[in-house]
Amino acid sequence: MPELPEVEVTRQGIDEPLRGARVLDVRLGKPLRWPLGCRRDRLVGTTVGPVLRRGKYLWLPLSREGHPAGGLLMHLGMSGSLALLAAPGEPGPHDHFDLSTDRGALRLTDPRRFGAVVFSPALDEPPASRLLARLGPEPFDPGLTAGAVHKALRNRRAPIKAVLLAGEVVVGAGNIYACEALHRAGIHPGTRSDRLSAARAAALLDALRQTLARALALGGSTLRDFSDVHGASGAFQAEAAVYGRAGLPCPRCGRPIRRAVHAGRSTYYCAGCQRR
DNA sequence: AGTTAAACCTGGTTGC
DNA sequence: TGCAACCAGGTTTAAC
Repeated sequence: MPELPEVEVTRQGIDEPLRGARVLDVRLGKPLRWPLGCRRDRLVGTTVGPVLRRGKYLWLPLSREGHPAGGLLMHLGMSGSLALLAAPGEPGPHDHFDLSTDRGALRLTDPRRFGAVVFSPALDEPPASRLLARLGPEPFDPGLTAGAVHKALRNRRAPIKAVLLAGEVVVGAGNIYACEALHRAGIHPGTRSDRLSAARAAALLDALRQTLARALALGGSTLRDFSDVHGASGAFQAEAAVYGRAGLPCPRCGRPIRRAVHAGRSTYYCAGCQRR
C-alpha cells in the first residue's frame, strides 16, 4: 500500500504530536520483516525528535538528555499503517509494534508483516544506512532536474515501469503511482528507459511530481488497509485513471485499459494514449 | 545488466 | 457452501 504519498501523510500526522514526546514503553507483537535490533531499555527514557521521511521509510530520531541516541527506521511494507492513540489499549491481532509515550502511543498495524521497525544508532550508520543506500533522489528535491533524470535513464535498458519501481533513478513511486504517472505522461510502461527522449523524461518527472502531489493532497490511496494516523482513508484511488481498471475505458481516450506485467507486478495502461 | 521467481505474511476475491 | 487458486500498496535475495 504505502507509497511515498501515504508515508508522507503518515509522517505529517505524527511529526508534531510526537516531537518532544518521552518514550515510556515499547511492545512488540509478531515478528516483522526485520528484528528491532535493540533492547527495550535503549528506547525507554528517550525523547522523540523531528520525524523525517526518506523514500518510503520514516526515521524517528531519539535523544537522551539532549544527546543523540539513535532512532527508529520504520517501513509500512504492503499493508502497514501507523496510528496515534491516547493510550495503547489491548492490541489487536495485527498490531505488532507500540511505542508508548507521554503524549500517546504510536502503533503499527500490519496484517502482512512486510513492514519493519529497526533501531539504528544513526541515519547514516548501519543498519539504516544500508537500507537506504540504494535509494535514488527524492522526487520533490528541487535539485533533481529533468536533465539528471534523462541522464540516469540513458543507462537503463529495462522498461520504464520497472525502472520507476526500482526507485534508483527517483524514489517514491510504487505500483499505483508508477502506473498513474506514466499514463499522465503519455508514456507506454514497456518503453525501454534508454529510448526516452529528454523531452519525454522531463514530461515523466513532471507527471510523477503532479501525481504524487495530487495523491498527497487527497491523503494518499486506500485500497484496503491504509489509513492516516487518525484512521482516515485516502481518496486518490477514486481518481486513478488506469490503476486497477483493466477493461474499463481510459478517462482520456475511452479505449479499454490493459493489464500487463513488468518486474513481476501488474501494470495498467492505455494503449491509445501511452506510446513507446 | 536483465528479468524472473521466490521469499517474507494475511486475507479478500474469484471460480469451479 | 466449500475449497483451491490467485491476487494485493514492497523489498530483498538468489538464480538463470
